[in-house]
Amino acid sequence: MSFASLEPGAGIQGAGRPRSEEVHQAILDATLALLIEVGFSALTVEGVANRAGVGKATIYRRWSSKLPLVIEAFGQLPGFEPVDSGDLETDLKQMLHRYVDAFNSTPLGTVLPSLVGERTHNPELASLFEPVMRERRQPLFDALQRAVERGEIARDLDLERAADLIVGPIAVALFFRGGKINPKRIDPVVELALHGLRPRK
Amino acid sequence: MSFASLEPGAGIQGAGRPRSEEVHQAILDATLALLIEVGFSALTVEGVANRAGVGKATIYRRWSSKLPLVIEAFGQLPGFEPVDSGDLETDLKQMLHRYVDAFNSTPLGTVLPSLVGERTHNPELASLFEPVMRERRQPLFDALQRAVERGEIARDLDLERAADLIVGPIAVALFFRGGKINPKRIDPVVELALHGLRPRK
Amino acid sequence: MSFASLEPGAGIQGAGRPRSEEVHQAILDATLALLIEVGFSALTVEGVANRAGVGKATIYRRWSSKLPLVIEAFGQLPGFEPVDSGDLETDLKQMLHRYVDAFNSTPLGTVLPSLVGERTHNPELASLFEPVMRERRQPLFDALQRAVERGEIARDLDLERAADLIVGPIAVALFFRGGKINPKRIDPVVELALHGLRPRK
Amino acid sequence: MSFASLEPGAGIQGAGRPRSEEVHQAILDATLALLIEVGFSALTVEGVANRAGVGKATIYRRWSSKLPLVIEAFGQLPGFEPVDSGDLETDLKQMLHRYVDAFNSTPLGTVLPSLVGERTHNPELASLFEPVMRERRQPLFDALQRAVERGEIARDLDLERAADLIVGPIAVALFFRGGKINPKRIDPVVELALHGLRPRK
DNA sequence: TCGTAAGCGAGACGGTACGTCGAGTCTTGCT
DNA sequence: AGCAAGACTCGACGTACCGTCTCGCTTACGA
Repeated sequence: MSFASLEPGAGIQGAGRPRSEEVHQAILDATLALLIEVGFSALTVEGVANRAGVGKATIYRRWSSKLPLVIEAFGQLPGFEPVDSGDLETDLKQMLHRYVDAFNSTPLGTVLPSLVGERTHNPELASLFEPVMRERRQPLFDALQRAVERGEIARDLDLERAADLIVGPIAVALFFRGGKINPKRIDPVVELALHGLRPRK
Repeated sequence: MSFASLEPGAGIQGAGRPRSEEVHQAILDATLALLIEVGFSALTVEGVANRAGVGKATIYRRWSSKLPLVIEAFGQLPGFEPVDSGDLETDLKQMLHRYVDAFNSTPLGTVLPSLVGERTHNPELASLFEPVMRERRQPLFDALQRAVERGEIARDLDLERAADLIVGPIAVALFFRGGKINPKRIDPVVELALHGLRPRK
Repeated sequence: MSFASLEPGAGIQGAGRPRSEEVHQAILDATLALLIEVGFSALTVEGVANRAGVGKATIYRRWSSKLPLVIEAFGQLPGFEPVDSGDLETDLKQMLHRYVDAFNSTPLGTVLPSLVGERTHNPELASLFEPVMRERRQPLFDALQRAVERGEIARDLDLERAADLIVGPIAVALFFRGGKINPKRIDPVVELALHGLRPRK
Repeated sequence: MSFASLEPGAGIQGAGRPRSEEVHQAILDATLALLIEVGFSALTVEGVANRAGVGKATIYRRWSSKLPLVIEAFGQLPGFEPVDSGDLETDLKQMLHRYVDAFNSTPLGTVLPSLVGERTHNPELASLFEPVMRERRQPLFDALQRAVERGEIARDLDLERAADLIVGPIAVALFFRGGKINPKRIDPVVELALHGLRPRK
């Protein structure tokens, strides 16, 4: 896995002492802990090294800078978890509830905007980040795909756009407002997305 | 204007040399230029001072740190511009088109995610940022309010939620994908938001 | 003086805050103190900065590396002090006694070999070091010159060689033996240099 | 030989693979080569290991640190070679000529000051270094001893002091001046040491 | 009109973190 | 055991900015 590591050929055991897996995990744990405590921009590699009881060189041997490090630490946090109840509205509501719970109980809501903010000016980060984000959204696409097959939503719908419509309000709340998301607002958001703003005849 | 300045009472001219307005603007210009070139996290006050041909103290005399400085520079960029055609769908499409044009032709799309990313861990930034963001969204609310009055959309609708639904896809595209937004995708997004995902009977 | 400083034009007061003379001296003092305590090779710029209560940048602003810094600190230690009694043997014995006292009571005997050892591989150091050493030996030459004029020693003598003969044993003791020099050995050394090894008829 | 090695009892062959003699020599060769190229203070054990194609542990298994390693490498360089012509002046001139040739054609002149400079602050180095230096000077003492027995020089002369007088000018040239020694200056130096500075009657 | 208080560019100041390098130790698999 | 390779902790390197602080000017006001 370790998508952000600098290992030339993962799994191939070359000469010399192999990299310690405990150390790897200790660094990621320390990174997450510090992200929660001080946030991304106040996070220092030196601080991570101290917290993990590790030399700075050991961190730089694995990650070229604090960004890929934080991304890999971030990758340990939960994304969308698949739900398949046979009904789109139920699927969406349950998935969003779980996701929002994760946002409110982990540093996810804190870390994600930081990474997103850097992405614009850091092509390296962007290319590391993209597959992670895609993987996280996949269960949402799957649920929409199943709904198309069941005839619940229009056949010719662009699923990308549809997914944007559903997670959009969460993104807005996350990025433009407090960060914390009120779970009570999820159901109306899903209903709105499914039914549209116009009054039903 | 200069909401973030340290001036005790603007307009009250005490003894001594008054602050130069050219210098003030030169600093903001340099800040915007550097935000475009290197992004928020690589922006240094030292760099701004050099670019503006100004001493560092002159900057700190006006802004307590680089954050309020950047926010004020950001405040010079355009937000939503009011459109009132008498029809919600037209209003929304025109406003979004103009806004997206601004995103694609100014550093807005570059600067906004950077600021948003810092906001989470910086309460000072958050409180400075919030009124700026609110002001920017206001024309969108106004358009929705007029639509409610015209009976175009449901009376009992939470307008905050409705606005989120409309700008949500833009936010997703901005933060989770490339940054650049394809203007062709605006109309479908508005239509989707107004009609919902479900197939019309 | 400050022969090793990086100042472009000494004495010319350019723009900006001038460099603090107290800081300059505090750094030199700390350097000398640490040279005595830990020696040259264990001396770190970081340690000097801490001891002097100064930032590292303040040191590097004045000296390009620890070598010129140490040389300037070393320059504050005493060299030969002129003695003119009218008799060469008396002059030499008194000057050497004072010099050896300085060696045994200051870090001179500790610092000098360190600098000399680096000199070989560091042309920059060599060129900084040479005038300092020349200045230190000058009183010795002067005494020999006066002795030539008084007819005490041969007219055609190469004074460089003569000076080498006199300080040579000190150098040997310093570099090849313990570093500390026994003052009792000075008088015989001077007599030997003046009279030679061969038995007088 | 290898006076500085950590071997408990040389020649006693314990269990396991014996230490490779080629490796030992390759390390010493690499050390000398690097001493010449970059000097003592820029010499790194890592560099020696790379140059010798050897693991760092292999070096530390034999030498406790880079100091004894460098001293043993230094020990491979030539010292005074005995000359016995029956005449002191001839002996001294020939021995000094050969020694100075060695200085000018081997890294001796480069390495010796480096080691001497470290010696002051490194007691371990000092105790390793002392017997090596003593051994090198021995032929000089022997020549002086023979001259005493032949009545060429005074019976009550302190030979240590006499030796210092002879090699002193070389030490001065080596440590205080360029490092390179002009062979033409040797004969006058010897004559000066033997006859003294005072004009002969 | 002239002093004086503040603004100004410049850049030194004490700090903190950067990313690199080497020291000396430890851990692999191979010989 | 020895050995090459290379990861490990630790600590210093020299650099870059931070936000603060003098400097010697300049600029407009108010006495």
